[in-house]
Amino acid sequence: MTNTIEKGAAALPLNTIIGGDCIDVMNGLPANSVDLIFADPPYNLQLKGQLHRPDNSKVDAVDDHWDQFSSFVAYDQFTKEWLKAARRLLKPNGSIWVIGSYHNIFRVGSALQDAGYWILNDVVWRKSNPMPNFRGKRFTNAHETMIWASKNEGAKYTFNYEALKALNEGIQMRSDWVLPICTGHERLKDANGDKAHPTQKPESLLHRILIGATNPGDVVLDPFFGTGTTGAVAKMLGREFIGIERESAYREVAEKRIENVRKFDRDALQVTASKRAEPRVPFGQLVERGMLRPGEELYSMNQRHKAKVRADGTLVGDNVKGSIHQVGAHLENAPSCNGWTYWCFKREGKTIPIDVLRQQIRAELQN
Amino acid sequence: MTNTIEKGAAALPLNTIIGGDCIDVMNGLPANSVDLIFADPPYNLQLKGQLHRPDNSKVDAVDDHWDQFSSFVAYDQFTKEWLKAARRLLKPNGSIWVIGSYHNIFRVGSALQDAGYWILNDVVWRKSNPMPNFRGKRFTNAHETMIWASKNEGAKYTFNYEALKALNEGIQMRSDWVLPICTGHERLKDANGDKAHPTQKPESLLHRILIGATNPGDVVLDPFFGTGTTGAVAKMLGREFIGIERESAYREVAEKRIENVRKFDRDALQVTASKRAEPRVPFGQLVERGMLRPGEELYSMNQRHKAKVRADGTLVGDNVKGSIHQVGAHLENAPSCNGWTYWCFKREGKTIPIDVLRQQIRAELQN
DNA sequence: GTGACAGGTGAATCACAAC
DNA sequence: GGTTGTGATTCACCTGTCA
Repeated sequence: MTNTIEKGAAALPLNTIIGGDCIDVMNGLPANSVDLIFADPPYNLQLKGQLHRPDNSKVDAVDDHWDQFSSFVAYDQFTKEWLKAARRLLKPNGSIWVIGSYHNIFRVGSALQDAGYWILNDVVWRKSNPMPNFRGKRFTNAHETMIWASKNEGAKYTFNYEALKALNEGIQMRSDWVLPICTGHERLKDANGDKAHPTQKPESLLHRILIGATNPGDVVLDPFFGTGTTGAVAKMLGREFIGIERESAYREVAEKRIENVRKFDRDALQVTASKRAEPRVPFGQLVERGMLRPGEELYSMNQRHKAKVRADGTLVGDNVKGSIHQVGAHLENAPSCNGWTYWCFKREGKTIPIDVLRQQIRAELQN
Repeated sequence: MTNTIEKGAAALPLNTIIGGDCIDVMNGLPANSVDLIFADPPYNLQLKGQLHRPDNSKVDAVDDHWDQFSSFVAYDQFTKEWLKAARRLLKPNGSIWVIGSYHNIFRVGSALQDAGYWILNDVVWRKSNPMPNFRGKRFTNAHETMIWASKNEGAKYTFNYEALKALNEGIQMRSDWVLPICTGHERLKDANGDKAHPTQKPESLLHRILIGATNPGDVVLDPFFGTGTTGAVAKMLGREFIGIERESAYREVAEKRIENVRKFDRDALQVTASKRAEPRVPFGQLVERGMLRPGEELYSMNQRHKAKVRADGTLVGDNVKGSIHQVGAHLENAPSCNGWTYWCFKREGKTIPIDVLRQQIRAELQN
């Protein structure tokens, strides 16, 4: 059960969403009382104009008032203050996770270090289904960065190595996590059917963090609670939570959501398990990695055609340019062609299918 | 061919490794002269006591916390200075890449923003074969972070979108790159058979950066040259390089290494171009050339609208007059419209996009 | 029930040449 | 330097509808 209470209570208000400014609220809570803090602060995106998809539909940008800061100085001041208040609440062996993007994460990371926190890892959330870059002007922004830090250097923080290894099919958990963004039924909607919060985080992310960095019964604080993903996952996993959220609309959605959560929901565990598909290897990687040289010639399996490799991983043949598949299809006058099995290269007089190189890369990726 | 010259030369010393402190050397080079900077600065923060302040005084270790604080101050000062010197050298439309780990990248990112650089992406190098965390106390540190930034907000930086898309087999390149660490024959060894440099970067990483963010003939500066991966890949790809390196042992290894590199064939360096590079064809030319008749009707791709061609190359639809783009945008009630891909004409019962006619004209212009 | 297909959407610092 | 007009640009999902 969750309750919204007024800020400033001296006791530890477990499993409660507190309204108000997170710095004020935190300053009213008892010191050294919290095992883990998960924080998803405003990113300070600094968006200017409107953005449209190639089909002319409008991108629903994060332009909420709470993400607006007048300058880096103002943002830094805000960051410094909430990090200081948060650090006071942490038990000596507690730890903090903060998530952000390139807009703010460097400010946050520096402020963490300056405040005396000790960074343990930066963890990259690689999104399996990110929004593309619609104008082709930059790389797809396909990840966010999380920083995991202890209260002090040398602290005996909680790290459930074996549990994480088990989650990762017996292999040591790495600092990059591939997880989908929050969509579908998990994404909370308001009365109009619009998304209730612009930046709701997936439960799988919190699941992994709480399994890895807390024990059952631990107290988890989220000072930017939003619609309560941290609280929902904490309840499922038998951890206690404290949420702080300024916007009453978010608090109401979160209350209802957490009310409906059952502890130890088996489904949530399965969401986290990673699917292992055969990794896609772009042909360009053979060139980047020096396995094939730009300018080198490839020969078709039937020896009737040849083409030259270019530095961007495309081929040039007689009046054709394009991918290994496109050039193969054109030369064979076929509707399609599997370039991987069509093309060969020569080494020491031997003709070798390029697919051999792809298999080499895949073998590396298995480890 | 590469030469080591003394620092401070006023002219641009292309394809040269310069000995000396990178800040001093950069301050002696001409402003606005470099297209790209790749920097792999010292990570440093672990090496307490070995860090020197800019005035060369040594940082004292008083206690852990003080030492940590003073280390950050000194590191920030160093970072600020080399980033400032580097920014002076960048052409207005040049860009910079900096690589680091969680020990230093947050300091670097903040300093970049404070110096006026504009971050374009943070890119994660996800190592396919990282060193495991032997003690099981943290996540396997399986990635490093790169920051890509332009000299100013709004600068027209180079981004070869199509070439990168080709490298990735037709899918937009993401901000997370999976590449192996530098091992095997690529890893340079010294006379004793030990690795010549502790943090040699893989050539594949530089290949992707240089293909994506420079054009052939561009000048690439690396102020922390080490054993010269940047120079080697720049030479292969027909870019000019300038390296700065303080340690003579590294310079010697780099000299030898780059000497042995062969540049790729000119045509192999050609890369898939963007459509913007193609010559502009006014729609009116299709009418002038008789490919379309005045009075002829065009149909929208979705068959929902039609419009009539006028002799001056404008269209008339229901209550609209204007260019193919303007009329399309109006009829679709869209903020903009690419008329070339929106409109079709009819010939012998077939519906054909007008872009086919533009391609015919462009093909003629090639000859 | 099932499959095909159309439609929608996600923390985004997202154009540029000609006049 | 400001204004105007051309025309370039998307990936991996999810949902709901209809055959």
